Amino acid sequence: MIAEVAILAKAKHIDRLFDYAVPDSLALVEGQAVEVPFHTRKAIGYVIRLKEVAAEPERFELKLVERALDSVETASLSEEMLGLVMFLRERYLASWGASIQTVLPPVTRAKVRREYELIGSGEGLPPEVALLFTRRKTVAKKVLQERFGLTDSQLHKAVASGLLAVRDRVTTRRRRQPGAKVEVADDARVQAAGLELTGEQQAALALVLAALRERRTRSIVIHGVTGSGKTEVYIRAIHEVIAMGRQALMLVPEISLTAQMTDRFRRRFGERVAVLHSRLGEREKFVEWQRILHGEADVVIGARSAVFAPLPRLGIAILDEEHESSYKQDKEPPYLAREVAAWRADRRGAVLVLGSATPSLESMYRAQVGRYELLRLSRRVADRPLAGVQIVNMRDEFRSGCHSLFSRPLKAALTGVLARGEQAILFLNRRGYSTFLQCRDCGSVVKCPHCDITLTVHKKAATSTLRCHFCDHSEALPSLCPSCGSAALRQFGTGTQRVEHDLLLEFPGVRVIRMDVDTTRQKGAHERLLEEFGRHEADVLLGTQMIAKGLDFEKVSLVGVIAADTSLFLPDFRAAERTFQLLVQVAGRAGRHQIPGAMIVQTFSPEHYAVSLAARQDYGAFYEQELALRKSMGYPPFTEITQFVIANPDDTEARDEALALHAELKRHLGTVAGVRLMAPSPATIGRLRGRYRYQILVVYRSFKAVQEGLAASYRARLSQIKADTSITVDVNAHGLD
DNA sequence: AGCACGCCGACT
DNA sequence: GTCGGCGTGCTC
Repeated sequence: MIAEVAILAKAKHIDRLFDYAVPDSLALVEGQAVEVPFHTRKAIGYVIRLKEVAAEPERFELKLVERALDSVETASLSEEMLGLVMFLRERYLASWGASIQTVLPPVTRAKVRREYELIGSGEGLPPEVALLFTRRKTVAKKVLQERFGLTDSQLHKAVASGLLAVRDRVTTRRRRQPGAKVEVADDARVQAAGLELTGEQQAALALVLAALRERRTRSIVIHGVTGSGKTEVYIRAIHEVIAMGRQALMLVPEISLTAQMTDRFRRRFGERVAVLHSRLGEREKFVEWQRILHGEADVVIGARSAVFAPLPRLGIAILDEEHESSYKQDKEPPYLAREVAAWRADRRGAVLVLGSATPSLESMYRAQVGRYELLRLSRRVADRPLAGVQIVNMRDEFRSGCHSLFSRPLKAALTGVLARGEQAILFLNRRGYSTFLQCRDCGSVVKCPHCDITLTVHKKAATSTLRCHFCDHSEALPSLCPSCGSAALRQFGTGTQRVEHDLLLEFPGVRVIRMDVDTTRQKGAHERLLEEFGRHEADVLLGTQMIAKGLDFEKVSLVGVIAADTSLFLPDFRAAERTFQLLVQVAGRAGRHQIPGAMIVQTFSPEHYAVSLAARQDYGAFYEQELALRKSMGYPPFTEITQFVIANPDDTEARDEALALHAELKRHLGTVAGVRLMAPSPATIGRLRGRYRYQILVVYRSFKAVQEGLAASYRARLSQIKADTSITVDVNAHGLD
């Protein structure tokens, strides 16, 4: 028997399978994790296929699979996981390594650790190293390198001269006993609490339940305005799923949502809930994953990556706020959680629920043409009105001599909120103090030395720094223009730090919590800030898009958008859709309880349909107008776009590789009907972290028709490129970069 | 990633 | 001559 094994080496270009002979004593199954000798070392691999005959028996002398790792040591790939690995490879052109690492996250896997053993007396080694070996039989490579400063070549020589021997050891994380019990909620009691469903909620629930009982895959879009009680519908449906002996997957877009949503689920489902998201520590992730793997959870709630949670009895997969861009992974493989969830639901005969106040154009279009079913929740719970929205034209404000960041209407509204002891949310989708620094003599703008990006001014206490939001670069704020030496440097563009600063000036004594990447970098900071705001320890919650959705605070009666145009004119066909969605979501944060809500939108583009229709919360009109535009331009959902990005520190080499890939794509796709292959062009950010970037776009109607051509071209070029060149591919690209 | 191989400059 | 620097290529 021969096993085709995928090796999880860190080198990306090892994207092929290796044949190994299977000793008769080993009973292997496909998906099994195995320990194999690989070149001069030991490696962990996964059996992808078992077969009778090796591919090229005359070319290679097959090595033997050393041993099979058992399930206590490391997770193997179940049949479904193996299917997911194949899906990621075919749909997103992912490598074996990236696919397996995505389906089986690092904490779940065994790793190979290199250790050294002393052979002779220790003579010839640095004395402190020799001393260490008198106390320990083996020492990890990491220790020898980091603590004793030994280099790769020194270690290698020590092995070659017989001083040391290499011992590669498989290390695994062991499962401790399950932790303390969570209090189990009494769901009947929750429903005594008088949580009556609205008529619309009941109708939605009835349809989902009917679909569940059919036990065949159905996809349902729930278009529910903010505050219409979608979550309660999800919870009731999940109860039914559990009663049927099946399992539920509940995805939410971001961590800020997870805490509130998690609490609610824990209260209703108790210890049968597992939580997965990227902010968990290694240990926590491992514990949750093991609980799921051992069938100790019926409900998994989490962010994007939770879509791979091993749930063999999946009955329902729910994506809340399904339009959110965080459902698209931004690194390899760039999967869309919605597509992965659909694949899994299809395989298990499960129900797929896509909920949103602003469904993506793709999903709504599918509902319109009958591929999905559509449910509407058009009214808020208890018939609370949606926030009344007022648009403020900032051009008029400027003309009337008001140069404040806060327009007169916003100032008046904030004053009222503070006077009444209520709370406000202020939204600006840009962090930092000022977004760029320009010289008024020569007109130049200070840019990052490594990227084609303007540097953002950040303030910390009294000092200002310039920072690049794309790489780690930061420098002191110059007092003279770096290109002409003039002193006429001026800061332009407003970020959240500046809003905070001006807010304190204009509203003395106001208590502000600022939430953006800069204030939430620490673990737990997110939750802490939201809890503080929830306890009314601040009057204003000011933040970037991380505060736009899902938050629910009783005393929030005002939502202010400082600048509605920040995302409107980005060079991306989805800019209008993103802006509309963001504004509607932000509006939904106000007036969710007893106090009615108001929203004030400051903008320089009051006439833009994304702004004006968001103010009216008219999804239908926006959908129609945007869809017509997309159709006329041949954009999604009428087509799909795949983007290749080619990067190299040298501009010419990057361009040459882009041309080579383009030629390859033309060769494979040139004769396929319904495909538009665009010529290479500089990417939106033409240089990033010191690397020049070119893009190639492929626009097509049917992925099936182009899959082979895309995969063949991409993989052919990947195997040819030099070490400092990279090609990345984004199938069904969501934003173009 | 790791390691071998090979090509070129510096030093015995 | 030979030691060693690290660019290049291979791993069933």
